[in-house]
Amino acid sequence: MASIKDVAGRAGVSVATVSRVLNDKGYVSEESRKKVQQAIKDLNYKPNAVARSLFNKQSKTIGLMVPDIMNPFFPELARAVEDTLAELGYTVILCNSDEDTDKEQSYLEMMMQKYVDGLIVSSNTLSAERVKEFKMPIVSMDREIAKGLPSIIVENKKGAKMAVSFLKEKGRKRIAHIRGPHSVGNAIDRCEGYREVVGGEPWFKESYIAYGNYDMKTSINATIKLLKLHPEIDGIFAANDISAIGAIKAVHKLGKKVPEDVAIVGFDGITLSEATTPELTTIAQPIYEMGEKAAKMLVEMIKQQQVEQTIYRLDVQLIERQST
Amino acid sequence: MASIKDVAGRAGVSVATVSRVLNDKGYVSEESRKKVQQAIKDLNYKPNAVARSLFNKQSKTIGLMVPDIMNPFFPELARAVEDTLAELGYTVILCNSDEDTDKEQSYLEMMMQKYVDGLIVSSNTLSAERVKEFKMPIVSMDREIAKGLPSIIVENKKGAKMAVSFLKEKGRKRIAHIRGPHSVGNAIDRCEGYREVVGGEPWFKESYIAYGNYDMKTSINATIKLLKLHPEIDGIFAANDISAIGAIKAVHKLGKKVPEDVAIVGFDGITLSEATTPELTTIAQPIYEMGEKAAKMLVEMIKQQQVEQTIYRLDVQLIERQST
DNA sequence: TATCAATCTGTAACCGGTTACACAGAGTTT
DNA sequence: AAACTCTGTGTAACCGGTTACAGATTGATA
Repeated sequence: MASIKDVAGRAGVSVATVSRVLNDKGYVSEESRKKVQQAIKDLNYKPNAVARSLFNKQSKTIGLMVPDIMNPFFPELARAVEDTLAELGYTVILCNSDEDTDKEQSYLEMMMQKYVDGLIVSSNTLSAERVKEFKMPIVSMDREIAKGLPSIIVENKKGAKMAVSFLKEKGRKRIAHIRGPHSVGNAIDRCEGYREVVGGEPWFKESYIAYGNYDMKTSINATIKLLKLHPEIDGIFAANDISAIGAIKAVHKLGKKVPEDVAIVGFDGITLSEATTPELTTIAQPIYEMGEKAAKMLVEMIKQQQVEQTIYRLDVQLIERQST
Repeated sequence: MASIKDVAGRAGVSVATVSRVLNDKGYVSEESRKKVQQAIKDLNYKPNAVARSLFNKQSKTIGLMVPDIMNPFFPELARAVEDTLAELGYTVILCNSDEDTDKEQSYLEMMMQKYVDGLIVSSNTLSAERVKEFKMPIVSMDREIAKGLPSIIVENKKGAKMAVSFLKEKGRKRIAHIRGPHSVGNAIDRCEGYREVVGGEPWFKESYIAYGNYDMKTSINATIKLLKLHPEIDGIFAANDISAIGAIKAVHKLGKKVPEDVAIVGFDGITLSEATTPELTTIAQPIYEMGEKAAKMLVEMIKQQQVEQTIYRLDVQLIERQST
């Protein structure tokens, strides 16, 4: 690979002049510029990004830390982030944290060592303290890790209320909820939304709420328990789409029909929700938009521009399909 | 951030000695080592990866280039690659090429500029020529881009034959095929496998083969056409799971039942295939294993170790579920 | 005792860029 | 004609590591 010295030699100028041409900075005569550009072309010269990074203390690389890229919510997010950042000249490093504090920590250290310019993170375990130690710009997805930390979140409670109200409008009289883990913020918000709509109904009991783990297996079990305990249930609001799909399977397994016997609404709007039979009614998050927004916001922060807003609370949308 | 000079100063030795301790290279007295280690601890020193990269001409980073991380085949692959490489001390850069030659090229250039150590790539458009210009180690997934280029592929033809034979065993008399795009290697192989099993049957016609684009929409259309033209079809082998799911939807739409009227087999074994109703019978690729193998092989190549085998042809497995 | 190998350490060059600074020449102003 | 500004350029320091090389010390061997 040709270096800047080779270019300088061939063009008959100093490395400083070449650098000035490369960065379009400082004075360069038209004549020198031409010679340098020709030399660059001749040698097919590409500046060494590592050397640049060392001096500039920034790498044009950002980290994207998600719990697990296999969770169907994240590929779309990753795609949005990568698209947007590639456009802006940045590269994306992918990290799967499994919400494991040790893994998170070692990824953070690696990123600091590599002069990563910023971080987009989705985590329920990362502490405000850790985030502060990490000096560079961070945008948090789906959770406000610390007060004032730029975050992209969605209207979880509002979405949950929409889902449950919709089931009521459809004439459902006994609506249960499959919620997510205790420790996950959006699970709490969505459960609250559910409660606000039906918590005051005369038929409501705590046992209409079952815990799942945002995955199919636990959701199937939770649904089966729920339906055995309360055969009168005719509507289920599952706190995410995977759980909702589990719920569909469980309902089928018990010989009932969706949506005739039990109507089901999910949350997230992942692509998967279109692939099931019946297709899933869901509260769709604008996933791509969230990733895009996060990426743009992060780059603004990196460039030290004022970020007018630190929290974006994006709206959700009910998509009616066959499961209701 | 503390630098190696700070550590040297605090420990009362030269930077060379610190470097020797860090890399466990050359002679260092026990006393110096202790002092250095203490200083490192005191200052919470972490060596600067960029400076190291500049000298070593390698970055402990590899690129993972896939057509689109939103395609459900790739998250699992990405996860496997990332897991394996993180274990080995490498970081993964994610690239979505969309099989666009220009994008591919600019990603390749970026990677060379960043001293990426190697590349794992899945592409049907990348040419052998381009790969050669790219000096560093490459492992290709799912396609042998050039003779001798290390590749991880699966038994596509064999899998296709398994799928179609299985449908025959289940008593299906008229088996159609939804194939993938012309330009995609595995689509060709899988179609060939289909042909080898039923191409000689008296009922077989070319019109039993329909083109899809490995996505749901084109597959739905292809299936509808197929069934209108040949209402006698009672089995479909779709060349990937997404197409198979599209086929299921199309069959339902025409008022027929899966598997009673039409049995369907997919190919890939993505997680999605478990989430549908009915759950999909499919030829599962060992996706995680493929990613793991690719990552391990790449690291061997990076370390200049002899790679005993340049092509791994992994086996596939029939998973019987409800769609047959 | 002279020679030699093994151990230990520091100086300085190097990786490939960026940029502060010094300097030179041309054109303007006073 | 002196002083000043504007333009153009090169030298060398710097970013933070690694390592070749030289020199010093120690103990063993001839």
